[in-house]
Amino acid sequence: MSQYSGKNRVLVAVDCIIFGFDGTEMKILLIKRGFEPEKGRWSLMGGIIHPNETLDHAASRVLKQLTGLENVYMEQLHTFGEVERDPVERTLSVVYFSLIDINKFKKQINQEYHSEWFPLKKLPSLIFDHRDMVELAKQKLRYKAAFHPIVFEMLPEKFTLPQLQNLYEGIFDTLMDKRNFSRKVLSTGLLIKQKDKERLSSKRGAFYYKLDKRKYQTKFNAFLNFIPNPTNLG
Amino acid sequence: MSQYSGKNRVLVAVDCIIFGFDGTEMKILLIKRGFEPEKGRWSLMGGIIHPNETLDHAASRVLKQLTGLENVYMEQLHTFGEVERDPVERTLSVVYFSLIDINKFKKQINQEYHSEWFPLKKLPSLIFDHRDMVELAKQKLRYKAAFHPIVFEMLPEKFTLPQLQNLYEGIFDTLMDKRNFSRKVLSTGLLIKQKDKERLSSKRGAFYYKLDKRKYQTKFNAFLNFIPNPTNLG
DNA sequence: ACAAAAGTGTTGTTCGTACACCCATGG
DNA sequence: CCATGGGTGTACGAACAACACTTTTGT
Repeated sequence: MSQYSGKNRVLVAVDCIIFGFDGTEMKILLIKRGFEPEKGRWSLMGGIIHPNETLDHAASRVLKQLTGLENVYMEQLHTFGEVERDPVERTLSVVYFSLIDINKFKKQINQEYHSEWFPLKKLPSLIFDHRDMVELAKQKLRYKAAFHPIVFEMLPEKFTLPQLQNLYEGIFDTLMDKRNFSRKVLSTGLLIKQKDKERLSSKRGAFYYKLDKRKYQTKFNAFLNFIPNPTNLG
Repeated sequence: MSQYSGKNRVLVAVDCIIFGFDGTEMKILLIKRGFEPEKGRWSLMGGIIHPNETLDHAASRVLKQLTGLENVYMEQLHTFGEVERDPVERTLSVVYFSLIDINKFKKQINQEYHSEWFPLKKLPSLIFDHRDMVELAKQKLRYKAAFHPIVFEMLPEKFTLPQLQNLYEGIFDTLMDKRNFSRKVLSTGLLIKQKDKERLSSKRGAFYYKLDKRKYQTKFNAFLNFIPNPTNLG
C-alpha cells in the first residue's frame, strides 16, 4: 500500500461563521442558499476547496467572495464529518470562524448571495448541521474572548466603553457592572482615550477609545482576565 | 452545479497524538512508519478514513488498532491542509489527541507498528508536519488542563499528590510549590484520600488518592483554577 | 545518623465584587 | 428642569503567592 492506491477520496468544503457587532448586539452573517438541495434556506457561507489551495486559503477566499474583505481575523474551528451530513454526497466541512468590523461590510459587494446579518439570539433555521457549527463557534468565541483581547477585531477604529461592554455582554450573554468593567479593561493598558465623543446614543456622549495596536500585538497571547463569571463559560 | 459535479475529492487521514504519563514525566506514543514514503522514520499513528465512518470513529479505530484501548479521552484538535504536506498525494489530516493511562497500554497488542513512548522533551525527528501537530497538541493540552480536571485521564485509579504535581509540572513545563499545589487540588473536592501509600519512589511513602468520579463528571465543564502561572500559557 | 522526599500553616498582597452618587446634555 | 445614559471611588472578602520546618524511613 505504498502509494495510497485503492483509497477513498471525499469532498471537502469550508464553511465560514462570520461574527460582527453593530454597536449594540452580536450578529452573524448568513446567506440564502442558491442551489439544491435546500435551496432558499439560510446557510453559512461555504465552498468546496480547490486542488491547490490550503484550507486557510480556501476559507479566506470564501470570506472574500461574500464580504469583499481580506486580512480579517480568522481561525479554524472544527471539522465536521458525519457521514450523512450532506444528503447529496459525503462532504467533510472544515469550519472557520471570523470576526469582522461590521461597518466594513458592504452588502453591495455581492448581491448574488442574498446575505443578511442575524442577531445571535434570533437565528433562523439553518441547513444541515450548520446550527451545531454556530453553537460551537459561540462557545469557542467565549473561551477565546475570556482570555485574549480578540473582540477588538469586531470594533471600528474608534469605539466607546459602553459599546465595548455591550459586546462582552453579548458574547457572554450576561450583564456586567460598568464600574468594574471599565476598571478592568482600562487596567490592561490596551486602550487610548480620545478627545472626542460619540454623541448618537446618549445625550452626554461617551468618549471614544482607540486600541493601542503596539500593545495589542504584544499582549494578544498573554493571558488577560476578561472572564465575567466563570460559571457562564461552560 | 446542483449535484456537486466536477468537484475535486481528496484523501483524508486521521492522525492521533497519544499522551501518557509514567509517574514522572509526560510521554507521547509514536510508531516507526512501516511503508514508503519515509519508511522507518518516527510518525504519529494514523490512517485513511473509511467511506462510511465519521471522523471521530476513524480516530477511535486508529487508536484501538495501535493500543487496543477503547473509550479513552479523545478530542479533535485541528485539520492540517497544506497542499504539499504529503509528497505522494494531497492528503488532509484531521488530528486528534487522546489521553491514556500508560499502564493500560501493553506493547504486545500490536507489534506490527513498532511503537515507542518518547518523553515530550526528547522527541525524535518526525515525518511530514507531525512536529507541528505535536506542538499544537501540547498547547491545547495546556489550555484545557488549566481549567478542566482533564489530566486524571492519564492517571491510574490510585495516584499520589507528588505524581499529580509532576504531571502538571510536565504539562506546563514549570515548577510549582507543593504546599500551594496540594491546597489547590484538594480544595476542588475531587480527590479521596486512601489509607495506603505508594512506597516505591520515596522512603516515607506518599498517600494514594482516588478521583471522586461522581464529582468529576459534574465538575468537568466547570471552570477550575489549575493555572500555575498565567504567563507560561501562551 | 543521615539523606531524601512527604506533609503541613501563616501572612501579606492582589484581585474581584458589591455597591451609590454626581455629571453632562438634549429635549 | 428632568430624563437618560456616562463616568467615577471605596470597602470587603476570596484567592493566590511566598515562605520553613517537622516527619518518616531506608540505607
